[in-house]
Amino acid sequence: MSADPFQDFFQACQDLLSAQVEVPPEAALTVPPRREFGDLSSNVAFVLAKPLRRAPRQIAQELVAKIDPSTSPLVAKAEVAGAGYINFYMDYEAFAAHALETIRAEGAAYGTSEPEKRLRVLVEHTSVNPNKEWHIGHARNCVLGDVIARLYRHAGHEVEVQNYIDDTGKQATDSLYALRYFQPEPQPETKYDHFVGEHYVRLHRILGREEDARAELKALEGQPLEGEDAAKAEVLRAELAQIAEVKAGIVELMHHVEHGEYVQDICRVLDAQLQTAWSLGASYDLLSWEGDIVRSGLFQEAMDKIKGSPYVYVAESGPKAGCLVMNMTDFWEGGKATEDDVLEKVLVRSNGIPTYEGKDIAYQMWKFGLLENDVRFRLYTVQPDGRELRTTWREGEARRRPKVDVVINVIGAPQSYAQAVVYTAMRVTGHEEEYRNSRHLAYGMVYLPSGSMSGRKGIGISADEVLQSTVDEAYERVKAKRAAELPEDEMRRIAEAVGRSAVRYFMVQFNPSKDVLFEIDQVLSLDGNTSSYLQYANVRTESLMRKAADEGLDMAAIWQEAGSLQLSELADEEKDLVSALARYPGVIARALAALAPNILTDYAFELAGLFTQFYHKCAVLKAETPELVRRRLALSRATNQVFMNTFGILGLDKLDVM
RNA sequence: GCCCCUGUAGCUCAGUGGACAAGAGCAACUGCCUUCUAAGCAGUGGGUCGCAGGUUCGAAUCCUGCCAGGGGUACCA
Repeated sequence: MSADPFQDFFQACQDLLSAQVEVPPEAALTVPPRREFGDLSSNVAFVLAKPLRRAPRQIAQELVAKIDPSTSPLVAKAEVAGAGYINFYMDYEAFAAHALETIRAEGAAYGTSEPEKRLRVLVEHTSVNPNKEWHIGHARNCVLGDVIARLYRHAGHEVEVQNYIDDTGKQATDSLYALRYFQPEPQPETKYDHFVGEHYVRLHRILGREEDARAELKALEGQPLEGEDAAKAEVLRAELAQIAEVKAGIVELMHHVEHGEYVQDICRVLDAQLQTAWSLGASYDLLSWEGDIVRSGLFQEAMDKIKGSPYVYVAESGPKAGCLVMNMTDFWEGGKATEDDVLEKVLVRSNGIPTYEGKDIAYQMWKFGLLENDVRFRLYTVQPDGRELRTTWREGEARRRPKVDVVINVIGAPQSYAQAVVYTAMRVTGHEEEYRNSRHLAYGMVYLPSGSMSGRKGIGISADEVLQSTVDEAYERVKAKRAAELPEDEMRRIAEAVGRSAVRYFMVQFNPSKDVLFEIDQVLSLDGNTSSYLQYANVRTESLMRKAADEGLDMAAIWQEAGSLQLSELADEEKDLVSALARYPGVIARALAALAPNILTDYAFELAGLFTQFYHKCAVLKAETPELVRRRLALSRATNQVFMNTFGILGLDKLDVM
C-alpha cells in the first residue's frame, strides 16, 4: 500500500486482470461514468476481441469467472457489464480505512509521494516591463507561475522563481522620458506605477499621432495654402516637430538607460508593481535584470559559445548580410516549417545590437548554468510572506549557481515562436538535455468584453483595481451577514482573504492555453464556481470541528484513530467523498505533468460540492450513533486536510468564519 | 502563403489516455433558513459537441479536407 489510495485500488484491479491475461498497453482502466458501473472499469475485453477473434462480452465473462477479488483487500467484486466492460467495485470499508489513515499519516504532505529524483526547477514568471501598472493579463501570468512553483515545491522539488526585469528596453525608457518631459506634479496618493503609467500613456498619445498628422499635412500641402488651411498646416508642423523632439529625446535617454544610470528610478516603479504581486499572494526568489546580464559579460560569453556552432555564422550576403544568424533547419521542431528563411534567425543585427531572441538565449543558457561568468547579487528585500527576495546587482557576492534540471518560462502564447527559437538554440549548441528540459508555459491572452487590452493606449483593467473591487464586494457580503457578531477588523480581514482568493482562482481556473474573457461580474459574484465556494465548504469543516470540541469530543484522538473507526455501511455521499479524497494524489500528478492548475481547481470545486452534499445529507454532530459522529468528524477532518493542501498550492486563504 | 492556438447549452468554461444516457457555473423558472453558517441545497427547462467525410464494435475525443476567430511568421520592440 502506498500513499496514493486510489492508485492502490487501481493497481489491485490491474493485478487481478494481469494475473489472468496479458493486458495490452492500450487497454484502459478508467473511472466509469456512473456509480452503478462500479469504481473502475476495464475495456480489455474489447481490445482483445480482435486478436482473439471472439466477442468482447464472452471474453469479459471468462475473465471475471477466473478473477478472485478475495485475494485483494480493496476490491469487493468484478462484474461484466454492457457489451463487455469489466467493472470493479471497491470494498469501501477497507478502502475508506486506507484512505483516511493515509491522509492522517501524510498530513500536509498528502498528495505527493517522494519524487524519484528531486529536481531543481527554475520558474520564470511575471517579467512585466517596469513602466506602468499591471493589467489583469499580467496578473494571470503571475498567478499561473506562482501556482506552478507551488505545485513543484509541494511535489518535493527545489524551486527558484525568477522575475526578469527588462530595465534597458523601450517601455522603461519611454516611461522615464515621459516623466522628464511632462514634469508632472508628484501625486503621493496615487500608487507610483499607476502614476507613471498615466504619463506613459500620455506620451504615446502624442507619438501615436505621427502617421495621421503626416497624412493630414500631405493632403494640405498639395495646394496653395491660405487662411484656415495655412494655420492648420502650421499646427501640424508643430505637432510633427514635437514628435521628432520626443523621439530624439527617447533615443538619447536610451543610451543612459542602457548603462544602468536610471536603476533607482526603475526600482520605484518595480517596487509598486511588486506590491501588486504580493497582494495577490505571489513572491519571487530573484529579480534578474537584463542590464546586469548584459554588463556582467553573460551575453557576450553566450554569443561566443554559440558562435562555435557550425550552424551559427555571420551572413555574407542577402537581406541579413552582416548579421549573426543561427540556422535552425536541422533542429527545428516548433511546427512544420517550409519557408527556409524563418529558420535562419538573426541573433545580433548588423549594427551590433542583439535581438530579443539573442538576449533570451543568453538568459536561458545562464538559467541552466551553462555559462562560466556569473552575475553578482544582493538581498533586495524580505517579502510579506517571509521569503527573501534577491536581485542581480552590479556588485556584491558572486552567485554560485547550482545545476538546474528544468526551466519553465511562463510567457504569453504570442511568444511561442520566440521561445521555440531560444530552446532550439540549446540543441544547436549541443545541449540536447537542456533543450528537452525547457518548457514554455504558453498562456492565452485576457480579453475584455470591449476587446483586447493595450498598454500603450491605456486600455485595460488594472490588477489593483480588480483586486480592490473584489475585496470591496466581499466586504459588503460579510458585513451584510455578520456585522452583528464580528468586529470590523475581522470583517476586513475576511474580505481581503475572500477577494484575493477569488482573483487568484479566476486566473487559474481555465486551461492556460485558452484566451480568457474577463468579465468582472463573474469574479465579483462570489457564487457558484469560485474560490468562495471552496472556502465556504472548508469553513463548514472548521465549524464542525470547533463545535465538536465545544461538545467535549477529542478531535485529535478521533483523527488519530481515523483508519480504525467504524466504516461499514457508508452512505453514498460518504463513499463519494472518500473516493474523491483518495483521488487527490492523482490529480496533483496530472496537474504537474500538464502544467495545468485548472485540473486542480476543477478537482477542488468537485470536492467542495461532494463535501457540501455530504454535509446536507449526512448529519455529523447529530448523527444517530456516537460511532457515526466520530466517523463523520474524521471524514470532515480529512476533507479539511485536503482543502488545506489544495489551498496551499492554489494560494487561497483559509478561513474559519465567513 | 505558411505555422501555432481556439471553436461543446443564451453567456463563461470542464471533458480531447475512445466506452454503456454529453457535464459544471452563471442567467431563467420552482421549492427549501426557530434544524451542524442559505457565499448553500434540491429540482425544471436549455446542446446538429464549427461543418463534411473517414477509421472503429464504439468518436466531442483519432485521421483528412473545409469554415470561423485569435496569434505568429521582420536586422520591429
